[in-house]
Parts: sequence; structure tokens; C-alpha cells
Amino acid sequence: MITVTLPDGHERQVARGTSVIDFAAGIGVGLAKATLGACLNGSKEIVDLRSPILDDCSIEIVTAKSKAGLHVIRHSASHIMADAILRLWPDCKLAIGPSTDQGFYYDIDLDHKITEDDLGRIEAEMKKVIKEDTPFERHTVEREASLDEFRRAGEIYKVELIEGFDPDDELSVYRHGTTAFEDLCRGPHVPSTGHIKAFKLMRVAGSYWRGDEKRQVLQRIYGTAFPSKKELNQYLHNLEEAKKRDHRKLGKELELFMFHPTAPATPFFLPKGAVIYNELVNFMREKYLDYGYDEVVTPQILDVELWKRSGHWDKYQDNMFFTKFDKAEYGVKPMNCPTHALIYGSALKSYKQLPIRLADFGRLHRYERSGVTAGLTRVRSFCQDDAHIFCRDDQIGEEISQVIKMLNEVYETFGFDHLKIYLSTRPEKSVGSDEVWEKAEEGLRNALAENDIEYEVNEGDGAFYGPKIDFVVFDALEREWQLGTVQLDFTMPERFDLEYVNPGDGKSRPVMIHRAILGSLERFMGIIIEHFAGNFPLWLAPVQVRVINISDSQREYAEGVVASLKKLGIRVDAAYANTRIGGKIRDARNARLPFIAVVGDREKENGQVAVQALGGVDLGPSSVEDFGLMLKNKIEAREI
RNA sequence: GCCAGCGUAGCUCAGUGGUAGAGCAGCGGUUUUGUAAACCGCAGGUCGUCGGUUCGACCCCGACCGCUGGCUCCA
Repeated sequence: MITVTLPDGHERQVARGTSVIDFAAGIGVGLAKATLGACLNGSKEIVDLRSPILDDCSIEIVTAKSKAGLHVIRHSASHIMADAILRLWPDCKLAIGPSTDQGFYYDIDLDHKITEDDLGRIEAEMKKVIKEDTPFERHTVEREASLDEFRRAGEIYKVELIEGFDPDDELSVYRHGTTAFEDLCRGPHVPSTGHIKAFKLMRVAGSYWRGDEKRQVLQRIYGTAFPSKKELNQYLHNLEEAKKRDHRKLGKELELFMFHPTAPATPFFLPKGAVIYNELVNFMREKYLDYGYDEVVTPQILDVELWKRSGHWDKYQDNMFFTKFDKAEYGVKPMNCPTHALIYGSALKSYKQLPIRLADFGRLHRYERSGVTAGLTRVRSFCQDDAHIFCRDDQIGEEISQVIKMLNEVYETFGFDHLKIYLSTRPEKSVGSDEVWEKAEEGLRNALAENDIEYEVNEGDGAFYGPKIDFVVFDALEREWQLGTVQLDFTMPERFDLEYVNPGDGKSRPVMIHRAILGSLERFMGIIIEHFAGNFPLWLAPVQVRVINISDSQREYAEGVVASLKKLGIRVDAAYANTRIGGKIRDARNARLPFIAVVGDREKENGQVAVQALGGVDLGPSSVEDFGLMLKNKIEAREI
């Protein structure tokens, strides 16, 4: 007998070699029915439900309700899809077909180009496989025999996979279906194909074998699967909702920005979008005042000598734009840091002056490969709420703490109330010595520890000149967005030979902290458009109030209302057109106006406006003064 | 950059190898209106660009540009 511990601490004695499914059956018939596999001893790896339990252990039974169970379902769906594809196109070669957080995919090598129509055909074939409800059988196989079999079947990708495995590892295949579809797989899977209750194929896309762009291009078919139809429909519904908030769609509808083929991947902010853009800048400028930053304005185009000195020429050239004139070559700046290093170095500094915090809303240009750009979230020209802090070693902790404090204040203003934090370490393409990198990474770790911040490590994801802390927010749809970054850099000060006079009258090297909170304003705008679904908080709304008159007889009064609101600095417009009020209200609501002020004879009589807030909330009549005051208060408080 | 898809009026979208259509927006009238679309009329497009096939191309073919979904890359 062995002892198996359940998640709640209960212990059960069972015979050595009892299978997971039998163990579950011992607890309850319902649990046995729902069991898809198990995680042993806290491992994240799921074992098959038929695998025997050999030793004392803790166990967590995996059902469809858990995240792990969902992966089992999706992985099984991926096998069923591969089976269906092979039934339709027997010459198809299979690469890999894992589950993902969104669903599953299978990479296939097939001459026939899969179209949207084909997805329907594959789905129909999958339904047949599911209806057959044949069991998923696990078989361990011998390496050489398995290689032979896959070679014979022409499954070159499977062969390559096996050849890459450790020869001592056990190989397993899973088999299901009337055609005995078999795939190299660690598993586990659902007990039989009939357990797949709800799935849908989403799209087909290109991918590279093993993610290597020099290798074979494969077709990747994406699908998703859920334990029930209801959950699938909910997922599809959420996708629709996300589509409705797509910043590219709203940007066009709300006249915020546009693109033009003459400037690929470079936005034009229209008057309304520029209002939001400038409000964001104003907001950050206020914070800069609070936190002791000095704003600078720096050149756009600088001699390549500068970029050679900073390391950009070596490590960042592929992402830069260059131009030649007056017998010299120049690079358009992709980052502000070198210009700030020049400013720092332009005059002798004392240790008493530090820290020096230089902020810059300079426009940056980075060449992005044509296929990677997207709306406002990945552009070739953008502006960061960028700043560089030059400080002494002993100031690093406090400076980073202050940045984190400021960052939290900023994010709260937009309703981003929980964060995920990553520490990114040295990348392959980097400058600086090992010691310096170690020192910098330790500096960041210490700062995180001092602030009691939990974080995950992103190996090799740092900037070329230093490690960084990345701040990820969750938007209204709980999607993750990386916004802020704090980077600790000992390299740039060295390359630019930056110094300060220390108390002992000697020279010391300052540290440079690169930091941005909103990240790029372009990207940030894209994110908040989707976060707020275009319903901006009052302080950001391009037009804050629309005055609507009921008929011409209140036109003059309405113009007076507009004028007095304008006087208060409120962004107001009006709909004086001679049409019915219902239509004008509708237009205002579609344009996401935060407030609508209706004036008819009653209001004209009493010096009032009838106020409607976003979403059709009727706030009733109010004097023009009170209304204006109410707006001013909300704006100044940056109320969400 | 690679794979696939897409590109018709300002917007959303129909459409066919015989030189284009709707709704909304716009403009002009009529209507003077009380909280999500008043009515009538007018105008608006070398069908992304260039080339080819064809008696004839918006439609078929090719190249290019742009966009979208992915891959790779990535603040």
C-alpha cells in the first residue's frame, strides 16, 4: 500500500500501481467521470489518467474545470484536427500541435493552401471523429522502431523531433480513431474523442518550422476548444467585444487618427486625437513637476559618430533610419539617451547636483519590419514619456522607488489597478562587461526587494545597454499590456565618460536610469482607446460637452451656453442643426460625448441646461454655472 | 522580411468578363421639432497603382504599394 495525499490534506491508502482514474473512482463516480489526468507532487506536468501511482505522493486530479484540464482538452482537439486534416489530405506532413492559453494549433506542411472554406470542411471531419468517440490510447514505443515508422510515413518533422530528444527518455504515442491516427505525444489526453464538446477553428496563418525564419514555412491552423458550448460561445462573444473596441476601428470612427500609404506605420493624429495626446503630455508634465524632473528638447538627427559611441551603431543599426548630407552620415534617433548623455557631459557636475532627471518628449523613429507593425501599438515613429536619471550609486534605490511610486500614481489615474512585474536580464546582443551587468541586475533586484515587489524573470529580455524592470497592466478586458520600464545602465555613462566631482574632490561615474511610464504615447493611446472602449474620462475626452438646442428659437441662448462653458476652459461644441432632437442626441452618444446639454424653451427661461451623461443617464436640469463648475471639478480631479 | 487573406463613394458594405450600386455622412430644400435616426431631392468612384491576357477587365494573370491575421523580431 502507498499513501496518496489530496490537495485538502486528506490521505488515502491505495494499492501500489493503482491508476489515476481508479484512484479518482475511489473518491467518487462524478470525479472519475470528470478526470482528465493528474498532477503529482506539485508538478505542473500532467500525467495520463491511466498511469499507475507507484509511490507515496500528493495528487491533484485534473478536470475540465482547471486550467490544466483545459489544456488537455485543447491538446486532444489538436490531435483530432490533425486526424481530420490527414483524412482530407493524406499527403499532409505534421509538425507540432500544442495547446495554448487561447486554444490550440497544429503546424502542417501541405502543398494545398488551406482556405477559410477548408476550415469548415476540417471542422465537419473533426465532428465525425468526435462522434465516433474512440478512445485515446497511450503507447510507449521504442526509439528506433518509432523513427523507422515515422520515416516510412514521410513524417520528417516527427523524425527530427525524436532525433532531438534525449535517447534515454521514454517515447510515447497517442492513438485514436477508426483510422488509428497516431501522433508522437507526451500527453495526456481526454479518455476518448467524444469528450471534446465544443471547439471551433479560427484561422490559418504562416509559421516557420522551429520558429526559424530560415527554415520551412508551414501552415498553422488555429482553433479553440472549451469544456462546454456555453464557454465557447462566451469566448467568441468576448472576441466580438474586443473587436468592437479595436482602437483602429474606434480611431477612425471617433476621428482620432489616420494612416496614409505615404507614411507606412506612422500615425497622423487628427485634431480630436491630438487633444488626447496633449492631455497625456500635460498630465506627465504635472507629475514631472512633482517629482523633480527637468524637461529638455533634443536633436532629431545626429551624426553616426554619436551612435557609434553609444553602441547603437553596433547593436541597434537594423532598427535605425539613416541619412547623408554635408559629407557626413547621420542617424535619426531611435532613443533619447545619447542626447541626454551629451547634455549631462556638457558641464562639470558636482555630487551635490545629483540626481539630475532629464525628461524628453522627443520624437523617436525606429525601423520596424513591414510585417510587424500594427495600428498605434507598433509604429515606426513615436514619442515616449522618456526620462533619464543621472545619480550616484547610493541614490539608485531611492530613485527607483520614486519611479515606482510615480508609476503607480499614473496608472491609477487610468484605472489600471493591478500590475505584473518582470525583471529582464542580459540579452545576446549587448554591450558592457559581465561585472557591470551583474551589478546592474543586482541593483534592480535590490530595488524590487526594497519595495516588496513580486516579480518574474524574463531571461535575456533586457535592453542592449542594461537590464530592466517591465511593468505590465491589465485593461478592462483583462488583457496584458507592457507599459512602463525602468532600466539600470552603467555602460552609457562609461561610453560617454560621464563624471561628477565627488566629496573627496575626485571624479566619480554617475549611473543612468532609463525610465518610461506610459511607454510610447502612441501605443498608450491605442491601449486606453480599447480600455475605455472610446468612452474617455472627462479630462481626456476630445469634446467634453455638446450643447443641443431643440429649435431655432433657442439658438442664441445655446450659443451663450457654449461661450460661457468655453470661458471655463471646457471643450464644448454644439449641434444647432434644424433637425429633431432625437437624431442629435443619437449623434452625440455615438460620438461618445461625456455630457450632453439640451436647451429648450424651459431651460432658456430659467438660465439652465438639461444634462445627460454618457450612457444616457439623465441628470436633470442644472444652472449653467453649476454645470460648468461640476465639469471643472471632475476635470481637475481627473475623475475616471 | 516570410506565409495567407484583403483593397469598390468620406464611412459600412453589395456586385458582375459587356465601362458600377445601397445605407449612413455631405450639399440644397421642406419641416421648428423635448432626449438613440423627420421628409424630398442632388452630388459623389480613372473599383489601391502599374503592366499583361482579351474585341472588351472592377472582375482573369503578374508585379508593386498598403492593410489584416500569424511567424520571426521587438521599446
